[in-house]
Amino acid sequence: MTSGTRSPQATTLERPALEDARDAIVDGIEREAMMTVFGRCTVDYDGRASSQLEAGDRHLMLKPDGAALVHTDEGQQPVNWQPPGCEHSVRCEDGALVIESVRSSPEERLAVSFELVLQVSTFAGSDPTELAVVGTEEDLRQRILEEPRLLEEGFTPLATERDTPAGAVDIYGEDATGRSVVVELKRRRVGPDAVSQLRRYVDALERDLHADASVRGVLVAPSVTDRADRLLARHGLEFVALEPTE
Amino acid sequence: MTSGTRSPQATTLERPALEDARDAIVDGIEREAMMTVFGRCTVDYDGRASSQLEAGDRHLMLKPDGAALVHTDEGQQPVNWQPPGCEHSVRCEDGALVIESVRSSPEERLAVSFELVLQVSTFAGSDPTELAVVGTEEDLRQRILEEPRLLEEGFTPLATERDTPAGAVDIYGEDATGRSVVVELKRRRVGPDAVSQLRRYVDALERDLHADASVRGVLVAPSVTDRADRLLARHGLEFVALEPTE
DNA sequence: TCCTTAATTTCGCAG
DNA sequence: CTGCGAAGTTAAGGA
Repeated sequence: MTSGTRSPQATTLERPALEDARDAIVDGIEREAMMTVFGRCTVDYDGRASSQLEAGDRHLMLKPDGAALVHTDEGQQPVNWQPPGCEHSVRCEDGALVIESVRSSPEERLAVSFELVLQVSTFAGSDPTELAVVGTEEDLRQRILEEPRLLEEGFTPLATERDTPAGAVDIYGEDATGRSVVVELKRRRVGPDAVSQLRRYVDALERDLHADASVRGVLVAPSVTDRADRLLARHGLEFVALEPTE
Repeated sequence: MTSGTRSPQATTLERPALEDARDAIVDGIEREAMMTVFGRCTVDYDGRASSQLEAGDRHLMLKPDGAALVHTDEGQQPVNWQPPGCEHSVRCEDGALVIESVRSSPEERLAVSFELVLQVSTFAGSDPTELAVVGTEEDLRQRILEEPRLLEEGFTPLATERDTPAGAVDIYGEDATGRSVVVELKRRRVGPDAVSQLRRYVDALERDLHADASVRGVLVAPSVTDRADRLLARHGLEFVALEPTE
């Protein structure tokens, strides 16, 4: 985290006066610490959309990269937030501690106004590691590239991310008879949207090759919904069941 | 929040022994409090995918609804998480404080193992309010339903969420000449995916009406990308520029 | 429960 | 910077 190799630190203020809370947060912003504030607050957001929250008890997290998160005790998602790249600022105003996170492009403003602060914490530490995830669409692609007959006997991959006027195709190749094949990969069960996407690529490629030879479209995923299955059939597209790993 | 109308509370342990941290968390889970733990930890996830994080300083939030969030000092998104509906559990093991959040359907497990705990906090309060957001696709729909000529002079909405074999159409109606119109709404600038979606609905509806009369497809959004614009033209679809509010 | 789509989606990558 | 599509997407609404 921000402090590099320094040993991790945490400081806490319990039930601080609003001015003391303000000073601690000003200091934390200066030191590029991660901070949390818990207390009774209202929240106003205005930007890509706009929203308002009346007084309630919530948990605010401020990150040194400019992100801000307002959490209640329910839900995985914050009830309000601001992405990284914002400027945090603090002030006391009309008996409230007002914390604002603002950015431009797009112009957005999040204001959390605390009438009561129960806790202010600052955290500093280091996180040198990277997250490694297994089971992604990329794993599925690697699986097919290493063993093309998982798609079908005689399939030969020719390119990945092949560009078409409709976007990049996951895998482009040829079947045993030399016919062009567009492969769309999904790491999990797919619905109609994935079929539309594949159809768009097949259409674009046929037009691109301006050939009479039609292009095969193959959707690779663990499974499909009924409606997606019917759409596949309607558009003459194919499906191969395959998981990203195993 | 959980404690209903009780006045909000926050308690803090600084640099607790792992056993004291464990006892505080067990108590917090029992009391259905929201809790946070900051310290040096490893994180393991296994479920829809799987991931691992080596030792680093991170902030864990446990919610009484079963959600768990692991944050570093960067990014709006947690580096690891678990959705609501999990069971949290705590134990000390091999000199570490191990906090597990587990759910079934799908079978998923998140384990955060702290070798050092700098702070444990518990929060209780109430959040009686609901978030009201303005500027959504629903707002755009209302705008057109209340003033159909924003789409075009003579347009008459006949149904919203009209079902087709390809899914539900945002707005279905007729133009001044009585021709069927499918309207797809987007609250912001759209790319090729929205065009595919609209085309899918138009195709499905033409087939549904099994009529020779072709169906018009109109995409309503603040703007379109170049590629989306070309796709619209290629498929004989139309575009109307409109914002969700104003 | 699954299906379908919106979202202040966020995130990452490429042009 | 915008465009484009993946994501352990999450969340909501309906069947």
